[in-house]
Amino acid sequence: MDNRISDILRRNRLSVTESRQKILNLFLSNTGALAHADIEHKAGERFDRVTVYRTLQAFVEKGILHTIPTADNSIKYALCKNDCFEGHHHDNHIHFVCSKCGKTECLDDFIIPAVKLPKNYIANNIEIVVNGVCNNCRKN
Amino acid sequence: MDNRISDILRRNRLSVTESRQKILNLFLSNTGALAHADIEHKAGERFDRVTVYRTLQAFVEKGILHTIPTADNSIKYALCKNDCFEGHHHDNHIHFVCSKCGKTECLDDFIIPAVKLPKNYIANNIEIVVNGVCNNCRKN
DNA sequence: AATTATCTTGCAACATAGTTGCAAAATAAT
DNA sequence: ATTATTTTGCAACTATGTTGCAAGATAATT
Repeated sequence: MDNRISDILRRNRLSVTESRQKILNLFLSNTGALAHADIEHKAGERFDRVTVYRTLQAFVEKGILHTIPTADNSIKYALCKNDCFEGHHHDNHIHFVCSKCGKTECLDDFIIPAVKLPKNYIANNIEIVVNGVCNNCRKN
Repeated sequence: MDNRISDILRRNRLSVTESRQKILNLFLSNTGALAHADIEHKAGERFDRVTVYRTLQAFVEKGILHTIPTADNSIKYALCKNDCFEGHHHDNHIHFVCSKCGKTECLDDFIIPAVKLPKNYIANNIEIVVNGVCNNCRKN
């Protein structure tokens, strides 16, 4: 398996195991976010449910993945870019869900706009999920 | 029970039943959003789980309530203002979750800002959930 | 107001999602 | 190579959500 993958695991002080390598690989070789179920029944693979839960949890804690809330109440996971360490996430980007192909992607270069709040309200974190049609599906 | 409540139900072509009246009353006499669990184990009441699910579903379909996605993967429900009919929702407002008191509220007068998207992407719906501290908790 | 038709409730049974404890296996440290 | 630590996978469990159906409640009809 790819060297880059074990490097990421080691850098985050996680033992390099087969499941972790395979699951991390799914994210690296995939655009878009994945849900727990996507991973559990991935073509050609069969991961134990519990292992998937624990692996995703560990990856989120370490800042390798971040979660994306969706309207239909299913959590999706996506790779964090560079600077999330030890659970201090800085994923201030917009998430886009295409209603045609169903893919969820991180729009990393599209910054969260300023949001007006009532007096004395303090914002710590702003989640934006845009639902629509992506470039690819628009053309077809 | 309040006349206003049976009026709302009748206006939406729903039979006026005890559970529906009581559950709708919870929303009318409560600021903030409620989750399924909040309703099921409401002080002094015990609603059947299935009834709560079906009631919430019916209310959302009719446009009496709308759902709010949350980061922790639990759906919350809140009253729609006036103009949602027959499932055509127009709740283009920001949702605010206070990390101190845990309350979720609809900021009805705070409009969703324009969001920049990549070329050829089309936005149909934009969900914004702001996490922070509300006015009330800030003062205490 | 009584009867009939329609809708809603609540139970049972089931399906899916997520968690915990623990012994065996794998990885890391010595 | 041996020991210590971590991770895995199974079983058992809790929580969450769904469906079918008979009994009960509400609405419509006469």
